[in-house]
Amino acid sequence: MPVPKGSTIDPERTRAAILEKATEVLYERGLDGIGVAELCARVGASKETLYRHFGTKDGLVEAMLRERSERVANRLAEAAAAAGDDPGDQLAAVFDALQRRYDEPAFRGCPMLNAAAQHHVEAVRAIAARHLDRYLELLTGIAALAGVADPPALGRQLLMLVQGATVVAAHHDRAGAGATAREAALTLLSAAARQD
Amino acid sequence: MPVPKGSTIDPERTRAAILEKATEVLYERGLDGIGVAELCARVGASKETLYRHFGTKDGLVEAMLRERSERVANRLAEAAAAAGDDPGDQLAAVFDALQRRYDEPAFRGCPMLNAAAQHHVEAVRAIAARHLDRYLELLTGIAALAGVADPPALGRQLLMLVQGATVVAAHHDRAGAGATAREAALTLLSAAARQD
DNA sequence: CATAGATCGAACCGATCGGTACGAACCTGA
DNA sequence: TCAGGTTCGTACCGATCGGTTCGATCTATG
Repeated sequence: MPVPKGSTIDPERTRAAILEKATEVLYERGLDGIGVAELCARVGASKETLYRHFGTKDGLVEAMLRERSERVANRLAEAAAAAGDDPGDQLAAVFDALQRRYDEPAFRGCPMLNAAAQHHVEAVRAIAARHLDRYLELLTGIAALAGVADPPALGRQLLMLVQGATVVAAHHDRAGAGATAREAALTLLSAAARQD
Repeated sequence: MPVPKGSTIDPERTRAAILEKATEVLYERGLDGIGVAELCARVGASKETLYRHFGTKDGLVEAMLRERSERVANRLAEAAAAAGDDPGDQLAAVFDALQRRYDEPAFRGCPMLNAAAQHHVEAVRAIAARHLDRYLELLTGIAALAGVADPPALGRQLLMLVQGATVVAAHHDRAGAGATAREAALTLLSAAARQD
């Protein structure tokens, strides 16, 4: 067995641990707000270890954004699925799940979009675009489930509500942002359903 | 006359010129994406001049964000006012004005929110919050003009659509983002008006 | 023409940046 | 016990960072 699983020295485990801790720290401080030296100290790894696993600081950033995008999108999709078959209930569940994220004290907006807003590296911007794709797919699916005339159009409107709620929660007032967006989303859903 | 107006050497004019050029460059490259030395070269001013007018790089950043927030918000308010007395027309004009911004090749999202997303300085975050306040005030005013039951509630929903449209235009697909958001906004407006 | 202020260009500062190198300590599988 | 890989801690590298200083140059005013 080339890779000792569960042992003290396990590259995969080390990599995952770095990724997890770096996710917190980079989100809290901003991608350019902390240097590699301090980052290593906070993560509990040496520079050599970090650079062997991720190559460059950008490599670490991209790896953590990819993993985070997947986790966040999956959590949202699961919340929708757990709400049952009614599209209105699914939509409400999505915005309630979002509000739970807004309520976390460390919430500072979407990590992927924050990164794309500052980091002009193409790979980072692609991760953010892909992240919005995942959201759009989920919301368009709910629109289709509701049987509206133009599911992609409603999905895109709902995507804007999701992103707008996140922006407002991050930079203006987080209290009730999810509820406000949820009401708007349900209004758009019933208006689209009424036109069939 | 202590200040030579219109002359070659005019501190106020120098300051304004630095601010205008720095606005472009900092938006294009990102606040941390360019150093003061290169920034001065692009701006066409010496370091000493820049530091005398703005004290620090952060000082320059804050000054240009304040000025830009005011200009953008005023442009939007003027677009709404020029659309006449009908709240629906005003709302449509707002989103059409937004789409015009999205169509600019250099468009990269809201400068104030981008700055707040990366720069953890409290002053920058305050400028972004104030910027959202201006938007909210405009949109709540339109909602009140429409005579809906709860103008602040509708205003907040519309604010989310504005911000969501900007995010989607910047990071996903700018074509038609304004139109999509405009349709959603008009739907929310008529739904709120119908409940009176 | 002389003075005062504005600007320039370049040198310079200490600090920090991302990234590399290396010896020592440490597992783990053979 | 030995060999190979992983990790650590630290020293180190050149480059760049934000910011300061200073002499030279220019302009407007008196």
